Amino acid sequence: MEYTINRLAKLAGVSTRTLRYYDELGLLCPARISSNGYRVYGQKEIDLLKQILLYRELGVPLEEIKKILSSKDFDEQVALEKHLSALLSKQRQLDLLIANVEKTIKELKGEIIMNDQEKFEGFIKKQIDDNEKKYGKEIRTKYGNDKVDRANNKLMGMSKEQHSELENLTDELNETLKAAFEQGDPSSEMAQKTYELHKKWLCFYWDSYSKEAHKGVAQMYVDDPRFTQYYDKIAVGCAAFLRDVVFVFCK
Amino acid sequence: MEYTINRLAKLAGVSTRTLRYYDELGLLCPARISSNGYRVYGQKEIDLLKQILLYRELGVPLEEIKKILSSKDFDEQVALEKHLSALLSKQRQLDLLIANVEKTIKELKGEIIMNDQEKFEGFIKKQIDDNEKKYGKEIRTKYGNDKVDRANNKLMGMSKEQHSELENLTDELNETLKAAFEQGDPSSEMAQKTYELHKKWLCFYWDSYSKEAHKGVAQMYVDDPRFTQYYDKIAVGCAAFLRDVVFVFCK
DNA sequence: TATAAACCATTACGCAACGTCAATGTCAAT
DNA sequence: ATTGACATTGACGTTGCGTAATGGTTTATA
Repeated sequence: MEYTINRLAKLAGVSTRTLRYYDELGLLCPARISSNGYRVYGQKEIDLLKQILLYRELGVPLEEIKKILSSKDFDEQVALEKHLSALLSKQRQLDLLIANVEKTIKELKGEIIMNDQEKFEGFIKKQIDDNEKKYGKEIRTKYGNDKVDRANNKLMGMSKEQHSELENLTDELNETLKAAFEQGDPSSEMAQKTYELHKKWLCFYWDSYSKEAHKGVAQMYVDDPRFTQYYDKIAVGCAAFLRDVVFVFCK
Repeated sequence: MEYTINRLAKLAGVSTRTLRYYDELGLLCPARISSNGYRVYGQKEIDLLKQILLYRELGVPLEEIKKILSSKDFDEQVALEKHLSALLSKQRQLDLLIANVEKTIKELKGEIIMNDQEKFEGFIKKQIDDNEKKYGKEIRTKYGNDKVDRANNKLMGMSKEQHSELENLTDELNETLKAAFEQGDPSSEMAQKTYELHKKWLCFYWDSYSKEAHKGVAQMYVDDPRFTQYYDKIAVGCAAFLRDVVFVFCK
């Protein structure tokens, strides 16, 4: 089957300008030029266009698509499987965004409150993708799957009052931690208060508390750069200090 | 909580350039400018940015986002529900694309064969993108620009009750149309009821009604495959029947 | 206290991927 | 023979930023 530029455009759902542009780039040239100067596309071009559009959909620049497709060691099947996983990832991302919008509607109705970070969950592609791929797995395997899930659920269904209480608690914890850290002794009174606040804070997220899990989390603060960064914002070394505190009182 | 430009950027997963650009456009201006000339963003700006990013995600141009958000009769909840349905539609689209890739892999393995049309299923964003971009424009030129704009605004700013009223009306219209169509006579009593419901329905979208415009729209149902498809879902030939009905009673 | 590192500002040029004329040629059908 | 749909090639315009370049401010460290 041969196609004129318009027919191909309609078939593929792109504009004729796009096809001419792709021709200009050398990305998708017609099979032949008819005697009247018209572009004529054949079967091969259809398949090629399809591949191009797939890459385009995934945000790959046209120049790069050109390189990829003209590369000698291009394996279509491998590429397709990559596409598939990329699309699945996109799907998860979209799920997050949808969840976000649903949450936002709830917030508008006054049923819940979202914190600033939550508000942008689902928008940030890289971070979440990375988070899930890089850290998500680690956390889930290392610290137990259901705990993380339940934490999420608990946050989801939190009431306004609970939410502001949590915020206050967070502030108090951070202040106390800072003060204790400045004193420098992980077994001081201030450190004990920090420990208790941290425990209380954790129980906001957890359904069941255990000292073992508490220690695990504290260790995580040091092991996982994401958490280290968070606590070290208060003061450098704070993450390690908090772990020490927890290990002192968790026995 | 106040944010500097960098912090907000990190929170939202955008670049500082983007935030400055949005400021320049007047789309998202900082809450205040600090004495040293730095931009300072507050809570309100965070929520606004979120809304902006949602619209952006759905492919709405920034200028239009600005108009929408600054519009007086902007109803956030209605907008969010629209977003939700748009995202769900996007999700379905993505499902199609994924199915396409899976099929393509099978084709490569020689398990099946795809025809040319199938090859592009899932690429063509008939539902959202085309709606807004391709036909949106056509409608604008063909049936008057401001009418469509006002229709959008009207939909945007519709209250809950109005919205559900519209839904009920839509259902009633479809049912009546179906019944009239089954009788087969475009000048029957049932047809007249259909006509009146359709007029009422149109007036939900229009500020001013004219028989000419009504006829134009009815003709469009036949001319424009998108609408034809919609009405022919009720029963094949329904679009043409509705046009006939309108032409009978619009005189 | 000096100095580097980090963060802020504005201005301005650049670019990808087309959209959109404009001017013109070709084909199919009335 | 003309009309209308469809084709061609320029060439300029647009959106949404990226990316310097240049210079002031704040914070951390030596």
